[in-house]
Amino acid sequence: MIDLKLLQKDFDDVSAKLKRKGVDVTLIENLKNKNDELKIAKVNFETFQALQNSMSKEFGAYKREGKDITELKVKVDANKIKITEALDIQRQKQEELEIIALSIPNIPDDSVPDGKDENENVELKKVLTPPNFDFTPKEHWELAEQNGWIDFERGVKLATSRFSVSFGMGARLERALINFMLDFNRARGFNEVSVPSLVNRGALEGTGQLPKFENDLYKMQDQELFLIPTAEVPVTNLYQDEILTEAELPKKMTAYTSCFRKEAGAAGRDTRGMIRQHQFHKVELVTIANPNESEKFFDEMVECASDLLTALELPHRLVNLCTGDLGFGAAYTTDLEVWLPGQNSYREISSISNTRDFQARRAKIRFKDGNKNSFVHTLNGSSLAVGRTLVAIMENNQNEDGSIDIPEVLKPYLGM
RNA sequence: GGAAGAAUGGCUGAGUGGUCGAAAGCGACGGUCUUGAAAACCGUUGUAUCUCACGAUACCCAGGGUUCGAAUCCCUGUUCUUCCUCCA
Repeated sequence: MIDLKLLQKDFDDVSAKLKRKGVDVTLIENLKNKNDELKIAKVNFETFQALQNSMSKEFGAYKREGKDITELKVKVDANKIKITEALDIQRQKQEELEIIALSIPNIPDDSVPDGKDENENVELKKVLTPPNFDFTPKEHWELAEQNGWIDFERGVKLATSRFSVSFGMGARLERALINFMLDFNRARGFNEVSVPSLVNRGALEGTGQLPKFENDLYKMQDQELFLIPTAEVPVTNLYQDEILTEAELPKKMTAYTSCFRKEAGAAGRDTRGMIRQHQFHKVELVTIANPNESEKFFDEMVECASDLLTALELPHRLVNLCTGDLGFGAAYTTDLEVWLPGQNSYREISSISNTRDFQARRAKIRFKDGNKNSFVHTLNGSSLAVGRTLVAIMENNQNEDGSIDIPEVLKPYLGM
């Protein structure tokens, strides 16, 4: 949630920045007006309530002294009606405010380039050189089927399209990757956590998936629970509604989970293969930081993910997301894109974001900042998406006969 | 799934209708004392919003209700504990 006080104080600046992200200015004006109206409604209610409280005290005194209370009772009853009315108005304003406030995205950082979609993201640097093949490299689904690693049809049989099944070395590689990543992250100070795959509405509101993106989520039928679209949701919300001590920061965490997404808006995109699945494995990094250190930890997380790709010998590049591609909660994001020879292009394999206090404000994650309480900064990023990493290994390490070389760092995890 | 009980501040735990944002203890922080520390003693110590400030309002699991007045009474829900049942 954006800072309403900041909006109040620097309306022009805030609305100009949000406009860059495509937010309708009238919506922001609306928010500001609602906030003003809410304040007035609150003061109004509190005035009546204060009167009620003092009259109630008087009432008690009258009774004790045996005075006649009929006249006072008339006044009290009249005031009560006003309280009810004032409270109704206040609640209504509050509700209206929240609907708008929760649907407004984070303010993009000044460093975020303007742009309407992913094509206008800015490349920051390339790491490792894409391999040269003296044959035409195959796409991963061909390789996966040829090696018997992944069965796309049986996934569909069990569930629906965009589900797949891994067999043998395919399944073992997934597991090896997960373990490798978690160990790698742990060596860099990220504490491993294992979290629920189902979360409630409050958690999803905290990190910003709700109320706006309910269509992308799988929801339980008989309970208000949702399958997590990313481990970011349970891990960040671990500290929801808490006031941490300064010494507890940073909280650096890593978690492996399955992720579930409806991919509602992606019909027709990446229909073949395992680039875009309804269920996929991911190892996630989350840092909860003191605001004055969040930039530093952001860089650290980007480096961690990039080094992981380097360790796996996978060519990749870093891109700075433009306003049009920037996620709802992010102030700025760096994507890591891995080279896929089969597609002859770089594809997203990790996305690292600093949400600053946007999620902290929603999830009420604070820390003792001297003698006051301040919101923390939350950062999240994929260590790597496991499925896409497997795809990248297949395509980059393929031989002409379709066999695939296993990256050295994974061999110990495969008993090789 | 069945039965009973519980939910209060960082923690433990008092509080059955008014002066309770809430006793007490512990912890934490500051101070006195000390060469330093411990002990002892004194003080401070929940959150949010409005206000320049004084102060005001709200919050004792959540939501309703009764009442002039609710931490306290009533209803609903949630969670937890114990016992039984079941079970990876």
